[in-house]
Amino acid sequence: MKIDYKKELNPSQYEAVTTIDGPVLVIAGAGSGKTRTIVYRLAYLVEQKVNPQNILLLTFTRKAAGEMLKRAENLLERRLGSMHSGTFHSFAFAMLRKFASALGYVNGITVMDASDAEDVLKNVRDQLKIGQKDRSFPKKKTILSLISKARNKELDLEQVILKDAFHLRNYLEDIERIYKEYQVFKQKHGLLDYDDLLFQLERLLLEHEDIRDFLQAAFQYIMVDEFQDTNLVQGRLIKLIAGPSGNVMAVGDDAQSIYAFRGANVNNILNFPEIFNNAKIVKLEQNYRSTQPILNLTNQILAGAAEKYPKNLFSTRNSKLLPQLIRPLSDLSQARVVVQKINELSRKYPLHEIAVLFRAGYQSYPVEVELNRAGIPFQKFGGIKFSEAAHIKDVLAFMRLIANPADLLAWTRALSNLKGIGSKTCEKLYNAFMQGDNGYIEKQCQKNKQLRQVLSLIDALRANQDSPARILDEILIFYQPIMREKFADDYPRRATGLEQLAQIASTYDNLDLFLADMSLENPDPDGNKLKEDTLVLSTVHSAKGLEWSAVLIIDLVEERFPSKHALMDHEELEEERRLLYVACTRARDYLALFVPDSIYNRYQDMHESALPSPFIQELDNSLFEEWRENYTGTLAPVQNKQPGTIPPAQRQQRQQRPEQTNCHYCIHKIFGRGKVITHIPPNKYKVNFPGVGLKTVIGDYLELE
DNA sequence: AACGAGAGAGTTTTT
DNA sequence: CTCTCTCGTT
Repeated sequence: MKIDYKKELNPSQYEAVTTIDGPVLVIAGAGSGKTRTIVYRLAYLVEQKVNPQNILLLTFTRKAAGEMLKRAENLLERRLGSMHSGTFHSFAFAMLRKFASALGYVNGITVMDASDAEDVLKNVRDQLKIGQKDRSFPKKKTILSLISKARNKELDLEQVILKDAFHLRNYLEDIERIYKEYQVFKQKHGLLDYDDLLFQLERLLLEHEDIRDFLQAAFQYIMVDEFQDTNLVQGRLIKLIAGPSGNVMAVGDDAQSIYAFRGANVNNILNFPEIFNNAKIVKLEQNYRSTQPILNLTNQILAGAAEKYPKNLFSTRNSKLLPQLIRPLSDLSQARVVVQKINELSRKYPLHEIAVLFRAGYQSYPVEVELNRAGIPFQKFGGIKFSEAAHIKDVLAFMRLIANPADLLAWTRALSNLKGIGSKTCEKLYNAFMQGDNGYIEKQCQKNKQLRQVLSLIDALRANQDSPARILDEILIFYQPIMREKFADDYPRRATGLEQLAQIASTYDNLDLFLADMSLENPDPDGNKLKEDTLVLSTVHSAKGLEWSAVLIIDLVEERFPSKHALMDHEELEEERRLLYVACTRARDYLALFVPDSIYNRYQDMHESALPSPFIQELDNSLFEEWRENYTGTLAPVQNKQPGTIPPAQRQQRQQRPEQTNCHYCIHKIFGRGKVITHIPPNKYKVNFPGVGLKTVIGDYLELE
């Protein structure tokens, strides 16, 4: 063996790496060398003469999978190209594509992204004539998120609506009808949404014993990363594919579970030993990433959690540098202070070793403006997707037609680009195609020369079976002039986007896979790796699994972090806490927490004062040093070193921090039924009323349930 | 039936 | 501010 595993790994890691038969659960605290463990285990398997073809590695993003594969290849000094790796969703798609006919798909299958799903929903709603002219009818986005939540958590729509969207209870029947029809539409047109990928794969495995046997034989060794973020169906899929031998290694950290909103279920980790008999459990607790002062702070964030995670992270990386709590006057001046800090830090670290993290994509806008002004290059992760831009979707629609002729969405999107053709004509044309009614098509073609041109182009491309890049070239010749007219004002910018698309397409030789990845992965037009010497801006969710020397977290105020949407639900609030934990544990040497005094409210065009995030208020002030922006725009250290750095007025609030109430709902004469969030002694309640928001109400006006 | 203007509503996180 | 939906005009 080339690799000295004993020397390069600590005892727990070594045990996880060398246990290859039977189920293993690795509980890996933040920064404990989780990726290292997976990489070395891959190498170990191969050195034990396991054929890479028989290994399946499931990760949260394809980027993570690619990274691990590359590192294992470097260790082994050989290629592992035949290994199967990727996300659950991309793996599911690959399998479904392979066995599409067994599931009854004849025309090919297409993966929908969120906006495709919205198009379907609108189509279905119009067809059913539901909620027409009703302005308060829930938006398609809302409906879709309810549907998806129900499926991911495997609950009835009714349960989800009563719990998460009580104010929409009157629309329950309409939404259920739409849901039913939505399912029918997808089936009919060979469309799969993200959730379908998982459930259809499960169906495939349950209904076809031969396929199940085949896959069980094919994937003898399975590794699953970020196991705490898998949902119920993903857990069952692992069991189904692992089969009786159960050579599964699941790696995860219950304290880093941040996808419950999407149906992730921590029970997959907690119940692992019961689901897989004789599972060996390995805990990795030594942190190699962060300095001890940073860990002291993150440990305290976790200590406040309602559900305790038995964790004792320790580091050998000592340092005198405490995390900094920085208090700018507003979120706008925060942006200036952040850039100032980055300038300072960039003397010590390269830019790509610095990251600014935030709860939601839009929160970085002011920082982006300041960075542009200062001429600091940055790269943003999270927020809007490259492939959701209108012109990209247009081109992809043409390409989808070549892969899946039954894809009505793509027909509509593609043909709507032609003058004089709208949704109605598209539908008629589509029906004519499906029934082979050449008379109607011919009639339309005579009316519209451009239409004939498109149709013959698609026919030709379908017959040729070219590479995605070639197909894209042909389509662009046709589409460029359309785009020039359609987006006259910002045509050059969009043209760059198409070039990037061509760049991405050139790395694929299969059209189906290219199209699926455009929906399944947020493609990075600048290539897959982090750009050199570029600052990183990222949502906390997208920062998962990554690390930087210096991390700055902004907008740590109530209603932003935690998000105001999470306040209504105790469990969601706990998830916000774990999210902050994830954010802070990304830092190796330097951590800054920004708590602006006020937040700009763009509805009312004014600044509103903001309370520090409850997670920050909880922290003992010996864990950080505090800096405050004064009115001249400079930072001054706060000298207060008595317990509680928070100003007296706020501290009082903190001490009176209301307890959780046991009573869950109440009725208010005006606001209706609401959920009691907290009881503020002696006689006030903080209540969340659906559609109204958070209100503090005197108990006399409430009827408690 | 297609298309553009104008009003209105709502901003989490992601595969 | 930006995206979505409706309504009136061609």
